[in-house]
Amino acid sequence: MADITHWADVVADEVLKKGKKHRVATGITPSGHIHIGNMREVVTADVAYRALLDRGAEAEFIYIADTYDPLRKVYPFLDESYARHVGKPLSEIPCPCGEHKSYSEHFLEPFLVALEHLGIHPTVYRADELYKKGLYTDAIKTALKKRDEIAAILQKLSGKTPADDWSPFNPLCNACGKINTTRVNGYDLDAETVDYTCSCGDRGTVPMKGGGKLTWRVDWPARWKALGVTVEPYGKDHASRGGSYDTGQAITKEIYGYEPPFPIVYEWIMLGNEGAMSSSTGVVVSISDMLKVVPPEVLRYLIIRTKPEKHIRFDPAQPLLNLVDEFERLHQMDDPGSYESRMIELSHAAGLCHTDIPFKHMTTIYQAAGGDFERIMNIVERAGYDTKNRKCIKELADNVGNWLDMYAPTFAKFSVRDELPVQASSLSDMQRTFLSSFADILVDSGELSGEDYHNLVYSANDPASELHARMAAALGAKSGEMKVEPKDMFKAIYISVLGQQSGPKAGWFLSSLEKDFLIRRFRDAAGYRP
RNA sequence: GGGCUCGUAGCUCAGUCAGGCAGAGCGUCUGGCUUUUAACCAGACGGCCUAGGGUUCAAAUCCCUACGAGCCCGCCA
Repeated sequence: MADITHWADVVADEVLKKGKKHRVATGITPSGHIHIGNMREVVTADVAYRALLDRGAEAEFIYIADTYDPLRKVYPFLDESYARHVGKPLSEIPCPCGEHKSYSEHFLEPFLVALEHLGIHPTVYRADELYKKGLYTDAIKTALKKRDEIAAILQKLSGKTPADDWSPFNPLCNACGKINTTRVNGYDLDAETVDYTCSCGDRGTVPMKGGGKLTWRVDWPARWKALGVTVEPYGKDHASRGGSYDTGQAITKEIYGYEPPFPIVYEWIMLGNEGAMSSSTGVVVSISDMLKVVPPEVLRYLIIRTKPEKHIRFDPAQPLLNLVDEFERLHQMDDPGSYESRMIELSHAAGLCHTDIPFKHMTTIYQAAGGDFERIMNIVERAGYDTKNRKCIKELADNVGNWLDMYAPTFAKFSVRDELPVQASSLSDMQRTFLSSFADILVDSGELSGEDYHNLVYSANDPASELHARMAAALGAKSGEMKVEPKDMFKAIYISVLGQQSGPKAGWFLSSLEKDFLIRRFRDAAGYRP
């Protein structure tokens, strides 16, 4: 297809038909670690926002943290002491680590930091502050007045009949601090107060300002109007018929007289083959973990390359390498106006830090250097890469190191063994002879480059070479008649250094190791007969 | 039971809105790079577009049905 329009631009075009001024909103409840799945919502919104700006729209981007939602249960990552906080708004619960202002800030703060890294800069609102400031007061009054109409909408669209004592407003109990245990008994529109009884036995009166919260199905449409939201992505959990977008759409039109925002429904992110990512099942990769491992652009790219309504299969092990590879390749293409370059634009995050070293290559450099940064720099320099941007190389090396620690499959890992690997006992006579002759030559030679090592290994099969001659002499064979398989020689090297049959490109790999070490190791291996 | 979304090469996905020759990357294979296993370059292989029906001069694309996957319908992001 010659002309592919990125989905974000399609969305922008669609949205622009409705007007030039837009406010893109997104909201996540900080009830637990905010993971890659949640990130899809924010990145989706950000990309739509950027596309709107690029098309000349007057656009804003806001993020509402639902800090006023009650804690639903004691999550697996919480200790039992949190049982008494179940039902209280997240903003009113103590922080699990004691270092943040509240429970919600504990989870929100790292998320906001991650947003910065991802180049996402929304205006951040906290729901508890909005309620306490009175932003929702009008909406609360309307909702209380039109309680029956709202109940009828919910009944009609979702098929569920709200209980007789149902109210769109959930008061916050003065005594126990819970928000989901109270019942509304009455209200005073002039005084802006609501009367309640609580299952804890308390009864009293709370202000509409900060004394409670609209139930979710009403809170959402009320927020659209109060904040002027015109575009909002949301997970498919809200998207089914009778779901909260459906009822919200009706409530905002019929109760609040406001047009619902343009919907962008997005699918879940599946983790490897463990299923959908979700905090409650514990199938979670947190954003900060991911940022330890890959640059933010790659994370954005992961989300941007797939249309929102398709699910994304995400696997932080081997497939992550392919993703990075693909991104790096894309990055090198320079074809302005193409679909590919549009994706690069949309992947753009905060302060670009670029090196020309591929992630994949760094995984071998890193391991050859045993993770030591000075040695990494030496290898990088010898390999001919640009070493001016030391900080970026350090970032890349850190990412790679974390990836190797956290996610790398075993076949991608190797380590230079401190002791001669026992596998050396399986070496053939030919291989042993090769290793010892190879070591002898190393003793007499100066510094060898990667290519020198490479050629030296192959020279074993060249009758005119010194290596070949030495091997023939040692084996008592005639020079021209000895047949040497380079493949087996490579194996001998890998076995004696790594204890495995294969490894990274032999030439530069050997050149990244100390020559004295190689001589010693090859001689040990050649003579190893347990 | 009702609903939403998805199903395209071995894998990950574009292309479906607006019908017009079936696409990309990865993997695999072959060749090249002075002889490389996990660098690089070139090429090839690879498809009943989940299945069946319908509309059309023409369908991966639109309509209906079935199957498969995931999720929602419990006021629970």
